[in-house]
Amino acid sequence: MDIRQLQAMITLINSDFSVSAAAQQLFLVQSAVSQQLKRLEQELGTPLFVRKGKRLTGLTELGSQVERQAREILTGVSNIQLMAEDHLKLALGVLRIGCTHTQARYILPPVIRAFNRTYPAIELQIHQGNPQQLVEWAGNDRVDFSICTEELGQSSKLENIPCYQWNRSLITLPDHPLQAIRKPTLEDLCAYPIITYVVGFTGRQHFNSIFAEARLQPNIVLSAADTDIIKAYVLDGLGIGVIASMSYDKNFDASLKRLDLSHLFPWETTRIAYLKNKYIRRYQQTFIDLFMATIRDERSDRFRPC
Amino acid sequence: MDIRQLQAMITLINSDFSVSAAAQQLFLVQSAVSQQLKRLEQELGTPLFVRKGKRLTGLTELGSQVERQAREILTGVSNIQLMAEDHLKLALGVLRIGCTHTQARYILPPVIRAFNRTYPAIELQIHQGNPQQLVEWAGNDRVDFSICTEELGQSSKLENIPCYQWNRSLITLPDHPLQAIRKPTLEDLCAYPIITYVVGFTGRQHFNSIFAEARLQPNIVLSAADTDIIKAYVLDGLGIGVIASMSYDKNFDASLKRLDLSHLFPWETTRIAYLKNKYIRRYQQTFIDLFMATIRDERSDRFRPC
DNA sequence: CGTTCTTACGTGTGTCGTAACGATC
DNA sequence: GATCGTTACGACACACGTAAGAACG
Repeated sequence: MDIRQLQAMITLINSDFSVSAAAQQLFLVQSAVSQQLKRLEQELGTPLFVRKGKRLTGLTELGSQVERQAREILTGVSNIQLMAEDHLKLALGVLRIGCTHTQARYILPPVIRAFNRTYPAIELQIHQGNPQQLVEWAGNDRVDFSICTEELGQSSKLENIPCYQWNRSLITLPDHPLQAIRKPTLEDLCAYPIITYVVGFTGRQHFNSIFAEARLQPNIVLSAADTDIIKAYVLDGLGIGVIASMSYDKNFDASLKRLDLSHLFPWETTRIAYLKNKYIRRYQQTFIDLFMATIRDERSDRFRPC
Repeated sequence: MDIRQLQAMITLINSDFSVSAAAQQLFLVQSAVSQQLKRLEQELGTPLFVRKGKRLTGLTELGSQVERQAREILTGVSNIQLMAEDHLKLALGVLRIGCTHTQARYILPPVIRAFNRTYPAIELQIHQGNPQQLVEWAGNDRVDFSICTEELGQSSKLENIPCYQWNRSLITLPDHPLQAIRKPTLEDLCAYPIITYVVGFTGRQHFNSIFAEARLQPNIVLSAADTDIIKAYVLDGLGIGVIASMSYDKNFDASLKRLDLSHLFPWETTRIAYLKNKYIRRYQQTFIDLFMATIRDERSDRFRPC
């Protein structure tokens, strides 16, 4: 058995069973990958893939058993290489972070500034995606970490670190009547057209549940994947905004007034997740540490460390 | 990086850093192994081994990090092969059991009989050793399971299953005065020369502690690694024997009388241990199941399932 | 001086790429 | 007929074995 054979198998799976796509990923020609897969099956003496004619379409029962092991082996192999690089104190490399817009725009900037001061030679990549993609990317080692609020706790492939908790705020135009109320109720919110996140992002699921439990029907006029869109439409007068509190920046958003809503909604937990058993390089650990430190230092009513 | 390189590294470590011994293990010439090790180090760009001149003497710091990963990788690789063989329903192969004399002689026979009925084509190997060796063998994958009472719980490399609990019995010649007492005390035992196990075997450690706690000094005239020796000398009139209760066989040992001592000593737990993350083949699982079932069925005052 | 590891060199296996073929949409 | 996967074949690389050399006890 050969590591490259396992690599081929996993890349194939990650490319939806397209041999040519896998070959491209691996910088090989299709035939080479075909041969590797064939040899692997021959060596094990039984097919790993379900075939429809010549097309590969899925894994056999044994195939998925092998897949799990193969992934572990490949993380192990990659770990050895990372450990060696780390040991050489190679302070150059890439740090691939997967996150949502909210994290990239409102949480990460100070962390990244600090990180870049410490490791100026490390290339930082921010891969923006939705929570499902972030889970997939972390699981496939296409990013080193994923940072977001949804989903990360679920996957058994991932290790996760709870980082901070946040809740929601109301944003409105300055003269809005709701700003006169100290602690608005869910009913108060329902009286106005609401702009907030789409389902799957930034706690929208829990947002919905709270209204459902109260048997209320909020009037969502618009939902968006990121806060900037929400703000733009609130400014435009389309409705009131319900956003993650840490997305309000009093310097940039002076034209909008913020009102805390944490008495209405559950606190959400944002986590960093990475592939289980993956070796964390020194500079990656530094990133996590800086992230945590930044959270602690920026203690405010908009979010809290955990 | 290559699996064979990792294999070479681990075999080298397992052979006390003798390249030639490792080469023999791997059915290669020394130079081939030398080259593999060299290539591995070159590829990682930093030495893994501490050298004294040409001799390899140990691992560098990085080396031991890599060792851990490499072992995991190799178990993974072996797992894939085992899964494939299992899937082919190859009911032939080898089952390598490491155990002490006590297990081999007094516990395993009915299990092995039953197992052999189910899988007549599987070759059973019993590797007898002391508890330290058993841990080492299971950790190096030189045996599939180790079965014994001592040590197995400790090693972080091993997974262990508690199987049954046992305690000690006194054996004497039939006319011995102690047999007149229902529940002898530690003091009673101290009045006679005692024959029991050597330290490291079959609960001798706890045996010692009990006397030490009671501030008593037992008169150990002879200690042996296995029960047969103890019995022989008891028969010979050298002293009274303290043995694991399950080692008494009323058919064979009719010339010796047994007296339960479980009111004096702590119960010991015998465990099956195997390499963590190792894939357990179907017939191996069957063996474990049969072992457990046999214990349950043979319920007696001499040991109890747990 | 024997043992043990390393280095140099020739040979053979095996993997990759090119290219032609076969199948599928 | 265009895309995708397999098979055949040649070229090259690489790992093993032989053999000679170097360091250690």
